[in-house]
Amino acid sequence: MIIATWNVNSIRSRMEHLLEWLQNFGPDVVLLQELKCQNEQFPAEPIEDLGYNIAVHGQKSYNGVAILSKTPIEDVVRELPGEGDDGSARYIEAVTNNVRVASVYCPNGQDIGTEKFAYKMNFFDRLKIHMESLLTYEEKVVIAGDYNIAPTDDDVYDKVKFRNRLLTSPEERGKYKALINMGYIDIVRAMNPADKVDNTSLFSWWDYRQGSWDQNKGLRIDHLLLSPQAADVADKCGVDRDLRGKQRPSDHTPVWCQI
DNA sequence: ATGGTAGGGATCCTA
Repeated sequence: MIIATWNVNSIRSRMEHLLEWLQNFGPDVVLLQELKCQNEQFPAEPIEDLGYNIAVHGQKSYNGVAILSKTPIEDVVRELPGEGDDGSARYIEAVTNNVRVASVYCPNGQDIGTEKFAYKMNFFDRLKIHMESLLTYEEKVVIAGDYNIAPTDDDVYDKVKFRNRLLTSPEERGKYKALINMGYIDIVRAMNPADKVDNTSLFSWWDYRQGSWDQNKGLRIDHLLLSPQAADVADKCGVDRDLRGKQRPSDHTPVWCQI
């Protein structure tokens, strides 16, 4: 089965691209972020017509995450347990086809040192606690989404420019590394060692501004983190750059793996 | 240091 993650930057603005991609690529599970709509505004019908079940955690204007799956979606969880709901729809988890999957939209953080940056750090602490608990079940788990962190200098187009900036600071990278050190596998990087691939081919996000896409000035900030049990049976992965080159694209492109 | 582009939805906020 193929599990893909994609930050669509507004589901309603991206329907044409999404439907075309579902039809042509046909991933079994799709983890979406930045829906920017409420549950009742989610355009479910055309997606269901392509054979997908849907679980949505929407929010007006901001955030919003969803799970699409060709197999039934069970045991849906719509927030990170423990801390209570702060109103941000950034997490949805469920079991489908014997795999526990989650779509996560980690906070951007605005600027280092701001209140929003502190919120981002706290979100990662909460995420870590939850992901740690999931490991104890020894299941196939795939937690994927927009982590808003470029894990290393290999994941940015200019490591000098991005020294200690938002998305690349040591504090942010430490939070990401903590997830990896617990035992989760960044499957795209694991299958594409930095010294053996063209790292720019793994970028998942390009700023809308200053012609970033045309100059391939991108970052790798969308990740699929797999439990050992999932990574053991993973055999393929990829980045669908094509969608970033379309008319009126999302600023992110889909990333996927096959298990 | 600033501002550049996009989306939502309200005349600004978030990214």
